[in-house]
Amino acid sequence: MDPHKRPLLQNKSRIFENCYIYILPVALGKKRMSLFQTQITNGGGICVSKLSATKCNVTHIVLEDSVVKDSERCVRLLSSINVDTNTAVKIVGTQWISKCLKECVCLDTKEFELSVEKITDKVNTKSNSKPLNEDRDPGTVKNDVADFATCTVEDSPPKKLKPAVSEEDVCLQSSSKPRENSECNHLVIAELQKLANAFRSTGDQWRAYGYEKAISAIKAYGSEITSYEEAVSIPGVGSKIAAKVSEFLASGHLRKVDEICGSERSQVVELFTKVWGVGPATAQSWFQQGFRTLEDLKANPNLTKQQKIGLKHFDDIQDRMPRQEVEQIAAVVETAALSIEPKLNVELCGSYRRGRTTCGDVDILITKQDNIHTDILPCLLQQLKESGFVTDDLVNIEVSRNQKKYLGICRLPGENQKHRRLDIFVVPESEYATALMHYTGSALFNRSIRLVAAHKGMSLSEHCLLAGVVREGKEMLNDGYIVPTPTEKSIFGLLGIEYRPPEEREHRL
DNA sequence: GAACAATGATG
DNA sequence: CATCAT
DNA sequence: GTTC
Ligand SMILES: Cc1cn([C@H]2C[C@H](O)[C@@H](COP(=O)(O)OP(=O)(O)OP(=O)(O)O)O2)c(=O)[nH]c1=O
Ligand SMILES: [Mg+2]
Repeated sequence: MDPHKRPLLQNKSRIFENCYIYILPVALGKKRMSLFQTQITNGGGICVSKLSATKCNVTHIVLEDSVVKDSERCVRLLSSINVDTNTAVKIVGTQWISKCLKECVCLDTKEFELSVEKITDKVNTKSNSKPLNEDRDPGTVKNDVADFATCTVEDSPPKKLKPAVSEEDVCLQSSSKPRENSECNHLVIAELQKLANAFRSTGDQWRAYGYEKAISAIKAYGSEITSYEEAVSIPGVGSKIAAKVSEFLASGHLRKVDEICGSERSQVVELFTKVWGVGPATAQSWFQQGFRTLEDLKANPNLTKQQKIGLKHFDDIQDRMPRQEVEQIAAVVETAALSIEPKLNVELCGSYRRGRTTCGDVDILITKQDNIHTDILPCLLQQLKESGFVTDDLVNIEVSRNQKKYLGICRLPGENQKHRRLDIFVVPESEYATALMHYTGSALFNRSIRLVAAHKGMSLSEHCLLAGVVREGKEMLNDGYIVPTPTEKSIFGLLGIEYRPPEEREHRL
């Protein structure tokens, strides 16, 4: 072959040389997608099918033109897909490809580009506070597909019960982002959640973890998923779950759900694990021993104290409570705490602090000055029990042992009040920020931020942030050293992560 | 094929 | 130690 | 389950 014979064609076919191009499969039909892909490949470029969390050598991200115009939507989509807007990635519309092909040049005109400035601009100027979607059907005792208000906080920002130790977490009015979470996404999520629950209750924790991450990613995803391609493009959603999304899109149904969740074994085991104190091991053991219903369990002689309590309050505990009730419960605890020691700082954490419209329990963080040595928890609990507020203990509360964690059950005074789960944590001032982070969650958020820490030779717990940690697999080979963390912001900073207010910690990092 | 967070309480 | 919890 |  004489290369000189075809110089034109050569040139023409190399217009995308050195281009690593990712096409966002949103608002793009399958055929148009693959058309672009072959065009790019023929042009010497490389199509990336999935953005990797770490090494993105991607040079261009192509969006459908209508998407590029809606820069607000761009922000949502790109951020949910972990695009680092600080890198030199060119974000362009599909027109760019067309024009490049037409002119046989790899042009890089700004007219196609969505500049980073534009993005951050939009983010900052945007201040929508939309009403929260509260969509909970009271009466669903079964599959606990928890409510999910797409974290828009408008009514009650995390209210400090008492100002003291810190300040950065007081004024978190910052409007968070997307609403308009889609109808269909929710339906798929409900199905996937069934599978996640089933896997967890049989002890398949890693499979369940995979599902949870994917579910969380889809919830955080900005728009309606319409294809397999779009689904796999979401980090955390792999081929298997994307196929399930696709199947659901086509049929409104997942065969896997029938297959897995349909069996008596699965249903019973799942029911049992909903009892507080019952996990996969006991649930399955009980099933094998022939137990089938909660009634059966009451006749089971091997129930632990915790499980008896869990059984007694089974229905109430399944339920989630409105924010206002959380506030009422917290007020009771705060009053009692301050009567013991007025210098205590009492603060609501958990899903309440993240702005959720309903909460599964009440998480209260009490910070005490380092010079206070009174056993706070025993005193506090004695009071709360004498007043009849706390009705059951899920952990033994003992004097002398300087206990920090209380798990129990309480009920507000008055008629028709349900029993609610109550968690109280008492920590010294020096651990305030890490404890606040921990108990604010979410659990997935904690796990992902701790993963970041680990990869930086650090370790984050509710007690402290350690640096200089050397690991060999799981084992920590040394003790590292404690890095002072006066505020939540300082923790983010030390980990090299941009600060996120509680409302934006619903999903993983 | 390995890793997937880190810790406390119970028995 | 396994189990269950946050 | 997904990611590296
Ligand atoms: C369950 C769990 C919680 N946590 C932290 C983060 C949670 O936000 C915090 C409180 O735990 P939870 O009260 O179990 O969770 P939550 O408050 O976020 O949600 P819910 O409305 O159902 O109560 O503890 C972990 O770090 N790891 C875990 O496995
Ligand atoms: Mg909670």
